[in-house]
Amino acid sequence: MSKHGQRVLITLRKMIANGELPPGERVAEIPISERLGVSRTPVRIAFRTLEQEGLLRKGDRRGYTVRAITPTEIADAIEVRGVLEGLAARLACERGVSPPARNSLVNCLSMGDSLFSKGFLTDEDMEIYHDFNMQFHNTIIEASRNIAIEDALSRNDHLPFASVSSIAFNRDDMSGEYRRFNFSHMQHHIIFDAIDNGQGARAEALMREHANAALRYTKILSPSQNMPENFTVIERED
Amino acid sequence: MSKHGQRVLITLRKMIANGELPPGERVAEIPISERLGVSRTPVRIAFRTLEQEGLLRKGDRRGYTVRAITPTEIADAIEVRGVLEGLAARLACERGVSPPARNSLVNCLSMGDSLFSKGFLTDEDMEIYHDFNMQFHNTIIEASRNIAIEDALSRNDHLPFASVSSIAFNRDDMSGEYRRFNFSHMQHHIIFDAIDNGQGARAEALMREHANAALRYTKILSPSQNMPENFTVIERED
DNA sequence: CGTAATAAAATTGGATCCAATTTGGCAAGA
DNA sequence: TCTTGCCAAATTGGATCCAATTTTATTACG
Repeated sequence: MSKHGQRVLITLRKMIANGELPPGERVAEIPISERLGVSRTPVRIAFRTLEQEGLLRKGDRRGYTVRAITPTEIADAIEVRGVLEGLAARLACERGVSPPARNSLVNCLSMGDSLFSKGFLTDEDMEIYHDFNMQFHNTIIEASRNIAIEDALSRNDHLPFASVSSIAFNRDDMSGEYRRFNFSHMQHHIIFDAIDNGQGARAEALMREHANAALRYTKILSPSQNMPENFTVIERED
Repeated sequence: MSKHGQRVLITLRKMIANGELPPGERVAEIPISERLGVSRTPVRIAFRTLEQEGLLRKGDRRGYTVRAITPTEIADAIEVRGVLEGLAARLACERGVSPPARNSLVNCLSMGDSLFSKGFLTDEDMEIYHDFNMQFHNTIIEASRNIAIEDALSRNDHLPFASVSSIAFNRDDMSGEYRRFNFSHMQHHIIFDAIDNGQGARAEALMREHANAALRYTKILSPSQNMPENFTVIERED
């Protein structure tokens, strides 16, 4: 896709995610195209893509509406992510992890270890942790050598807070967040341990449980809006 | 989407599925639009959708190529379907199946019973079985009340032979096919039994195993081409 | 005063036009 | 003969135009 059309798509994703286009809102091609300063064509393309991604829903007769993303839906998507990544972990284990992939995982773990050894986390630490968290998960998904898992996940990942590419944390409770992310990191350790010791079923179960780490936040974060002031969100784009 | 554009999309899906557009083939907008007798616009839209569905792959610089769908990829997709439907079965069990949904499942089972009680299967029986098979699976997916499962599956379902909406059988070995589908039907029975008795983990494991019933055919059926003459394929469109 | 019908405005999908980028071929020089 | 550079053709994305369909508003009649 061209740089132009890509920008429209990303902009619309963000406008939906941050509530600028409220859930249930009818979106028409002409107002959006004027608002973004482009013609209707790239907007039309983007609407189809966003429909495929589940962020827009097309009406019975005409027009699209912004899909209302409830905490329940995010929880659903996280549950799906759990079983998919669980499958990835088991397959990676059963099929064997290549040395480079194993190195990548070990690197993620040791980087995390040094991060948490300080006993506290700064904002920059959160960014670093987030990057290694993504790398850990993506490495396992690639190591599964099952492209369908990646495909299925890429769909889910467009729902805000449902993917590993976005995390949120509470600035006002950094010691609590330290414990939360440290726990998550320890889960990475035992998942790796299971994979590295050929315990596929254990790896699968642990990875499923690990997905629930994100679940707690669906209760706190009303989706797409009302983000509490003291929360910080880190996002990465593909 | 309009009736016109929908037709282009379905036509292209079929052309890919039956090998009319061979794997690896570069597809350009102009030749396709001329071939289908439409302008480039609906073709462009369809290309994006097909890319989302994983049937086309866009080149580095320009153009799309037909994605080579190997037996491995189909097997991968079936494995993903297994865990997703397994999750659906467990959730349906844990959250409880509504009386209408339960009736639908019971109906599928009894219709299958009467079908197999004859001791053999005709071609028309296959069609009937196929419809009730789809109904059984879809009912469980709906009963899970997890929309993300449906979303993730709808993605997979576009790969030929990866979804429950397409089955293939060998006309030259109808007694063997009778046993195969009867076994599949018996699996439905025990999956229902597990769900109906609150055995979520059992239901999940059984549903996963059940997905493998389709797996055998990925070894026989070279994808998208070389369909043996004695095989019949039944497809249903959404 | 309410309802129905008709007309007008809006919205969407398809076709065509235009610009930008890439690819491929041909020629010229080393 | 091989390589390099330039020009032409092809392809794609965006913009605009047109037709079809739907929604809405206004008017007329019961």
